[in-house]
Amino acid sequence: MQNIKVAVDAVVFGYFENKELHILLIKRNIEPFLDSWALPGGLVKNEETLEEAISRELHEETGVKTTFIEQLYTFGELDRDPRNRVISVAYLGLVNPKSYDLKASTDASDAQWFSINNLPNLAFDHLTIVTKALERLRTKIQYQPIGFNLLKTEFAFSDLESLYQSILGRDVDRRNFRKKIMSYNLLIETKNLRKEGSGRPAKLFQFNQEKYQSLEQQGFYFEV
Amino acid sequence: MQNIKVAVDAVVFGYFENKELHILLIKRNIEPFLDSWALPGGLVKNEETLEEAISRELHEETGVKTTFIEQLYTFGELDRDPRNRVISVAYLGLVNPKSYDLKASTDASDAQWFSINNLPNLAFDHLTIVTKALERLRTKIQYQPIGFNLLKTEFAFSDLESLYQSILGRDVDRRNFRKKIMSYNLLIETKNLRKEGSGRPAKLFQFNQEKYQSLEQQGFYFEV
DNA sequence: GCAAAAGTGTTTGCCTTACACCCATGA
DNA sequence: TCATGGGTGTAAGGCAAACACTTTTGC
Repeated sequence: MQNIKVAVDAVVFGYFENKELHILLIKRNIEPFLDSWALPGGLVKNEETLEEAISRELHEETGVKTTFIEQLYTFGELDRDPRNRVISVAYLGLVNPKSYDLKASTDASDAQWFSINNLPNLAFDHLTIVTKALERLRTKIQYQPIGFNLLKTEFAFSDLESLYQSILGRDVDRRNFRKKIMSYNLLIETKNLRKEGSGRPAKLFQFNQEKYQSLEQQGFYFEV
Repeated sequence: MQNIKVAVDAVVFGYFENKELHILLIKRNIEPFLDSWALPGGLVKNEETLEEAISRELHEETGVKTTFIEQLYTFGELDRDPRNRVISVAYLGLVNPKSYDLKASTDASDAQWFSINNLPNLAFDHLTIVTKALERLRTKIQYQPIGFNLLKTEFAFSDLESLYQSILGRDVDRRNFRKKIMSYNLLIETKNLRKEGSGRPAKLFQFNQEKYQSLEQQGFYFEV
């Protein structure tokens, strides 16, 4: 008789402007790995799909709802959880972290953003999952315009540029990058300027999601 | 109490030279979908990993062992199986079909190759899975040299060329394609010629897997 | 007027694409 | 010698990469 539990876990990335890429972790308040940091997630209920499960768990444990979420990989090794055989369907999510105040709930004693360059020890095989998620994100932002989910609705071009630099971990030529992105005509120029900080104020843009979706269906490929 | 079963299913592609791309299906000999064609697969045992499960099921049901297998996607909708909630971790496999005689075993009354252009009705949501596998294969052969798994160890250049044409569904310029592939220095020229059929005999090549793996680790990217 | 960040064009070279003829073999 | 598939080079254009100065604002 099969005795395997099915869980979902989410690697949710958040980007703080001009800072590093972060991921969302919760502090466990039950054994095993009591007080360790772990990915938000939990067992799937009998009457919900995997997508419903991950959205529910994420919201319950952290208060966050992602603007982008996709299935990443399913981890099914034998010894993932000391209690039971548990396979975990992992998801990759993106969100602008300033849109939410983190709230920890009953399932977790705390929820917090951690820089990917400074992660605590993680429970279970969650470091493996995070590594795979990062790899996927690095690959994917180069051929799908998903990075906008990490920014506010209105953003300056330099935000996009430093976002790409953070994720790819290398410099991007400002002029070439702008030329490339602009050539797709997927940004809507707003009338707003950002005047914070010093220097010349930056024009603010919005990503035209509808236009992208219609172009995509016609076989258009985004590429950085 | 969670009551969800975990299954694995494989979409195994095979290529018959100068013909179309095929997938491996089994004929079900139990309800539901008795006598329908379906993907090889079945429930995961408590003490085996997902990879072990898919290899075992595939071998039991068809006699085939793939030279390439990777996880594709996990399907977790509520109504996939009329008996129970079953989530299925799908795998994508590649094999040279001439390496095996298909044998049907106790779990299946028949196993057979079907052209992807002429599939029978499939059980469960297996058509969805096949569609996703095809999409992945089309994308992936363009940036990873996995197509060689569909050919014999020694193959003519024209085999590779028509393989790519079959999978991508479009013409490929013979000269440019050869130039590109050759530029990677990943083929070993054998001393053998293929004399079957008419016309000038073709030189036979082998793919240099070891060299590819070492290049890959150094950050090399294959691309067609 | 100076510090700080935003905004902007041009040139160069490489890589992709398009394209057609000769070669080796068997019948 | 003809039919069949195998094997090969070159030219043109488009695209990516490299590169530095001007503009706008706050102080």
